[in-house]
Formats: sequence, C-alpha cells, structure tokens
Amino acid sequence: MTISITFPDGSTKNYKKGTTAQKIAEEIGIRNVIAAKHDSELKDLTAPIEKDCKLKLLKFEEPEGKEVFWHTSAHIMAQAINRLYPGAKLTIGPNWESGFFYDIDMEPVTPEDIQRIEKEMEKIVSENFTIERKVYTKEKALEVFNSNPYKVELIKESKEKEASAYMQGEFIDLCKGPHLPRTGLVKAFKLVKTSGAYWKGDQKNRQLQRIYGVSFPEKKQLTEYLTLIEEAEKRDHRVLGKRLELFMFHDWSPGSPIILPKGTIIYNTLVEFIRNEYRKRGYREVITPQLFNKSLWELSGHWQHYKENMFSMLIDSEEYSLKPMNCPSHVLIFKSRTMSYRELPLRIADFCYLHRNELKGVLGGMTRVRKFSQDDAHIFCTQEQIHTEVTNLLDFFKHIYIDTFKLPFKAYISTKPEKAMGSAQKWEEAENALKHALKKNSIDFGIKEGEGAFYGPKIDIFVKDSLGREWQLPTLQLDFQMPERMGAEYEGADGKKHTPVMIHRALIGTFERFIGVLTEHYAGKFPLWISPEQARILTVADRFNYYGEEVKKEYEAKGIRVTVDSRTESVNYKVREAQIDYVNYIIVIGEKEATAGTVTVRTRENQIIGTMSKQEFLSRLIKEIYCKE
RNA sequence: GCCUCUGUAGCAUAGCCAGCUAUUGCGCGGCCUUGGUAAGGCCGAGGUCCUGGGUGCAAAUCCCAGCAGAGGCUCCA
Repeated sequence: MTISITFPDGSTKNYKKGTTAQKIAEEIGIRNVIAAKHDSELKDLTAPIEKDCKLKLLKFEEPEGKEVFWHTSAHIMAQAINRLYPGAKLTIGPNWESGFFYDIDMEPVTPEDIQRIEKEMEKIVSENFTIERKVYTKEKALEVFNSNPYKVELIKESKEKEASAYMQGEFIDLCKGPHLPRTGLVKAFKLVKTSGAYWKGDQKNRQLQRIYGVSFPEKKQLTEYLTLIEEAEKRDHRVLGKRLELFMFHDWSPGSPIILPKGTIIYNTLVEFIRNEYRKRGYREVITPQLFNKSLWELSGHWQHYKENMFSMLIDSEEYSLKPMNCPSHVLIFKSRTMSYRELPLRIADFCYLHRNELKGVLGGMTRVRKFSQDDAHIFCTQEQIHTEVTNLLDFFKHIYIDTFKLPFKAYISTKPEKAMGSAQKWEEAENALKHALKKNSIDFGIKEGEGAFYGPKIDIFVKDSLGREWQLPTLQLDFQMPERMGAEYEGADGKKHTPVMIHRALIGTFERFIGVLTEHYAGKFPLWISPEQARILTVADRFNYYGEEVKKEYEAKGIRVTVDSRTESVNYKVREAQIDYVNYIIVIGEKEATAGTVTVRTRENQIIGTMSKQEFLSRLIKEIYCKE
C-alpha cells in the first residue's frame, strides 16, 4: 500500500503507508527537524501517516517548531521535578513568549532547587529517552492520573472522548502534544525565573510555583539569547533614567516618580506637543481640582466600585478623595449650564494629576505608578457622532504613534461583557462604529470578546517595552452609563432632553508610562526635538570659552537646548562624556572656529558632520526639530 | 495583596558558613598636564553596610519584624 505525499515546494512522492515524517526526513537527508504538519495538523515526527497528505517538516526556526520544542523542554523539567520532589503535583505547562513554563503545586522554589532541577534535566537529556504518545479512554486516563487532582480536573473538564499522554522513561504526563521524538534533542536550556501563580489564574485558588525556562537545539543559540536579554536590560528605562538623570524614586513616596530637570524637559515637550494638536483638533483644555468631596464619588459610582484605589482623607470631618480620574469633574462642567445639541461634540481636555492607590506589588519604574498625569480628554457627543469622533481620534493616534514616534503597537476592540449597561442595539452600533473607524484608518486589530467595561466597548492599544512586556498606552472607551448616572443632558433639535455618549480617551496615555516606554524605544537616545540636551559645546582651551558662550547665546535665543563644557579636561575626555550622556550634537570649538566664526560638529554616534558656519548649523538644527525626525 | 529573590559611599561592586582599620572601579574635590575628537597623571574626601529588634565575647555577615526594589501572579493606564 502506498500513499502520496506532497511537499511545500509542490513536489509529490509515494511512500509506504504508515511511514513517519521522521523516516521521510532521514531519507531526504534533512536534519534538525522537530515536528511535522500533516495537511494543516501539527503532529509528532513519529506519528504514522496513513493517507495521502501535504507534509511540512518543521524546524526550530518556525513558530510551530518552537512550540513543540519548548513544550518538550517543559516535560523534561517536569520529569526532573518529579524525580527530585516526589510530593510535587504538576498542573499545566504551556509556552510563553520565548520559552516554556510549568505551574507546579510544590514547596516554594529556591535558587538551589533551580540548580538541582537543571542538573537533573541535563541527566534526562543525556539519557535520551524516546518520547511515546499514548491514547487512553477518559476512564483509563482518570485511573492513570488519579494521584494528581489537577490532572483529574483537566480530564473531567475535557470535551474529548479520549485523553492523550506522553511518556519518556519512567515519566508520563497528560498532554495533547505533539512532542519531539527524543529528549536528547534539547541541547541547551536554562531556567530563567520563578514566581507564584494561581491555579487557573484565580486569586482565590491555591498558589502554585511557576518555573520559567528557555531552550534551544544548539548551545550557541542559548548564548545568543542570553546576550540579547543582557542588551535589552541595558535599555531598561529604570537604569537609563537614573544614569541620564531623567527621573528618580524615593522610599518615602513609593510609586511616585521625582522627575528631574532633564526628564521634565521631555515631559513638558510631550505636553506641548499634545496641546498643539488640541488647538488644531478642537479640544478645550480645563484645570480641575485634585480633591473632591465624597459626594461626587458617590454620584459617579467610584465610591462604590473604586474606593480601595482612592487616597481619601478627612477635612473638617468631611471625607475627600484625591481624584483617580478626571471624568466626573468633566461631567460637572458639562452640567454647569444647559447644553444644546449644537455644541456637541464637546471635547474637554485635562492634564491634571491623578492618584491611584495601586497594590504595592504591582508598582514598577515609570510604567506602573501611583501619581501620574494623562493626556486625558472626554468627548460628549450624540450616538450618531461616535463614528466620526472615533475616526478622527484614530487619525490623531496615528499621527502620534506612526508618524511621530514610530512605535510598534497592537490594537484590540473589547466587546460587550456579560454584565453590561445599555441596550444590545446601542452596543452593537457602538462596536461597529469602532470597527469601521479602525478599518477606515487601516489599523489592524484583534477582538477581545466580552472584555469591554460594563459601561461601554473600548479600543485598547499596547506597546512593548525592552523586555517584551506589553503596556497599555492609549485607550479609547465609549461610555453609555456615567452621563446618565450623573444626570448629564443636552437639549436636542426636537426640544427634548437627551443623554450624551461620553468618550473617555487618552492617546499618549499616561505621560510617566509613555516616557518609560519611549526611553526604552530609543534606548535613551532621544530624537532631537524631544532631547533634553540637544547640543553641547566643548571648548578646546579656556581662551575660547568666550566664543563658546557666544554660540550658546545665539542658539538659545532660537530655543535650542545647548550647554557649554568649558572644563579644563582634554577634548578626548569631554567628547567621550558627551557621547555617553547621549547629547545629540557635539560641537567642538578652538582656534580655527573662533577665528572663522564656525563650529565643528559630530554626533553622539561619532559620526562626523564637519565644520560649517555657526548660522548654518543653527538652521540645520531648527529644520531637524521642526521635522521631528 | 500573594510567591521567590535582593538591599554595602552619588553609581556599580567585593566581603556574607560571624573575628584586624569594609574591597575595587567609575564619579566627586584638589594639584600637575594648555589640550583638536571615545577614558592623561598624582593626591584626597566620601559609609546609620535599608530600618528596628534578637542571638553571640563579637553581627555588614545568623534569626525575626518592618520598609523599599526586582521578576512573576492577580489587578490595571
């Protein structure tokens, strides 16, 4: 009996029925194959092929190859833990972004444990077990795994009639697969971090130990990966922020950055950038109080739902809270007089500080803070205006993320959750408006079903930091609820009262977080327009200091952020220092320049721009700042 | 809030199964060098070893509690 196998290049060949991808790979002489796809189904290399199919041999470099490779690594780790800690109960062990992890019910893991586990894993790799797939009926599977309540729960929950498991040596684990054919293929691995994790992600459940690892088919790849991580850590905004003196933290105000002069320049430049856009895009900026009486929070619903996260205090025996959000105060503005439909959409912007009492364990650098400010605005509009407003907002968003900062992002729409306010029809209309607006702006997006807030659907946009963690920056939420709850109304063309829709939106998001992400995005080398120190003038000798000051004054008069380094250090030394301070342009002046009225310029990357008249370089600077390149 | 780890001059570090004046580099200050594009030389100052308590003849070192930080989890912008 023969079957016909088609390869990705279109060629076809006949094989004996029941052959395996592994045998075929050996025959053709392809090495380092990890798994196979029969038609579009991912399978073990050793799975028999019983009928004609399209066959794709997967290597580690392919995402699906990695998936198989890493999951096998997780099993090797699980086997090692099983050997060393007999009481440990395995739960689930999926992949993460660049490796694998396994959640295990066991005693907390120490670094010594990690070393022991790694040693045992090496042993398992060198024992080079064959990995075999077993298929059981549900009943039989329950019997095999009866000592592990987590696996029992998984088997019971499964909708399949059968359960598969994989066996290597003495170890067996419930698993859909596929897997590598042998444990010996995992040539390089490292357990990189551990943490607590809750069973099924629920805080009420038992806390498990999660051990993360990375693995590769070659030792070299592991070394490369570790170097890459090291490089990424150098971009960490907390490290750079300290070294470049952008911001700092103090034990006495955890979660609240002290933004230093250089960081403040970046901060204010961003605010000015947004303000400038607001002028073009019809926003009206307001300034609102930090403290509000409890009555406001009761009216808005924050007191009932968000009290834990608010800083509250008694003032003259009345309870007040620092505002965690601007929206309620903007509704007060809307309500301050009778609004006509002619005034909509009304766009109210606010840069005021916000305070949220975040859990201690979640604070971190500039990306998760307790005190911050947003480019916050609320748009009050009619249901019909949603589409146009959102379309314009996305255009605004693209101007910031694509044109100006070139930050890669991911967008999602979060749709109606089970518990939701407002009619199904209103929701559907609003969700469609969001989708159309995204499509109109040609922004790719995913959908998070049922993840919307109870008061309306939203668009969330995420940007990655240097270690690949995703941070939400812009947010755009429709709100059918708060205007009604707080009694905001406008008078329609029909002479009747109507409740407006409220759009909560922030595009930079939180300035603090944005600065953190931006620092990592540029690795501290900010583009000229936003850079805290745009140019530094180095004098070759004291007698040229007067000329340095002269150039500085001229440049400063045009708004350039420039300093003079007139210390009696060698030029070499001063150049190096300016470069490690990431000053965009380094201007050296000495005899030649002072006589001819010129400047000699190089960049922080040590690229030589050359000598030119001081006016010419000034106009080049201005041009570059204006272009925001 | 939960789990693990960490906390030594401005920064980065050594010391940590207790034992002499707490190590080194950068930075900082002074002097010399008067210099032309990635670290010139010499000298010097700088420490509540996170805080509080305990054990010991003796604590940076061991134990407990607190505070802060890191990585996750759960939240969330």
